[in-house]
Amino acid sequence: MLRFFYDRNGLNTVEVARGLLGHYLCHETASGLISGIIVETEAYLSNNDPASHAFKGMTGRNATMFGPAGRAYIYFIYGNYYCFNVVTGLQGSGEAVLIRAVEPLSGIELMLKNRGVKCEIRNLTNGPGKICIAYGIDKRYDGHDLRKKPLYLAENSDHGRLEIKVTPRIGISSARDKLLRFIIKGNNYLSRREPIG
DNA sequence: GTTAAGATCTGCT
DNA sequence: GCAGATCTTAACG
Repeated sequence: MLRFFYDRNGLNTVEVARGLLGHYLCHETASGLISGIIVETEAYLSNNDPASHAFKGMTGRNATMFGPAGRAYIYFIYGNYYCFNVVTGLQGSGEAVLIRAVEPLSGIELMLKNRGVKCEIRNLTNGPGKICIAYGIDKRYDGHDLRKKPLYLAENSDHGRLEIKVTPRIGISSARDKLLRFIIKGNNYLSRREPIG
């Protein structure tokens, strides 16, 4: 249970995007526990953010974004991949945080099996589509309450003081100037290498 | 009914 | 570094 999140109802999306770093994403599957540390996130806002799915208002696809904070918003993209978000903000506002990369902890054998491609462990969950494949997350969990098993967020009480870096978001064609991507500086499991300097 | 675009990944050069 | 795969969604006629 993420106290910083639920004590405040996950109100401020940017705060949640920063705050999720260092905590756990867990999935209890029939074959065992899959877990990892969240190391990269992006915020998608409701106001003046053309890159957000919620920018043009509620549609069938993005309805979950407008629901209560703390639920999963999962969408299908590029004909192949799911992406996993945490809904934030006041109900009806339409904001969310995209989880872009995770550092694998337990269930690594299971993740390798789910991915089905030969790759280094550092490439197992370093991208939003990869996370969903490795974790076995799909549309079933759209709208799922992330305080509840089998898919949930968990507090890392001693992750220490993190060095957080802010950058532009990845893979979008509008609002590229906004600094709404948050990463754990120097982490080896990010979706992109950090620029030198 | 048709079309264009998309919060991506993999494999090859 | 770049192209190709792949198909759902939403907007428009």
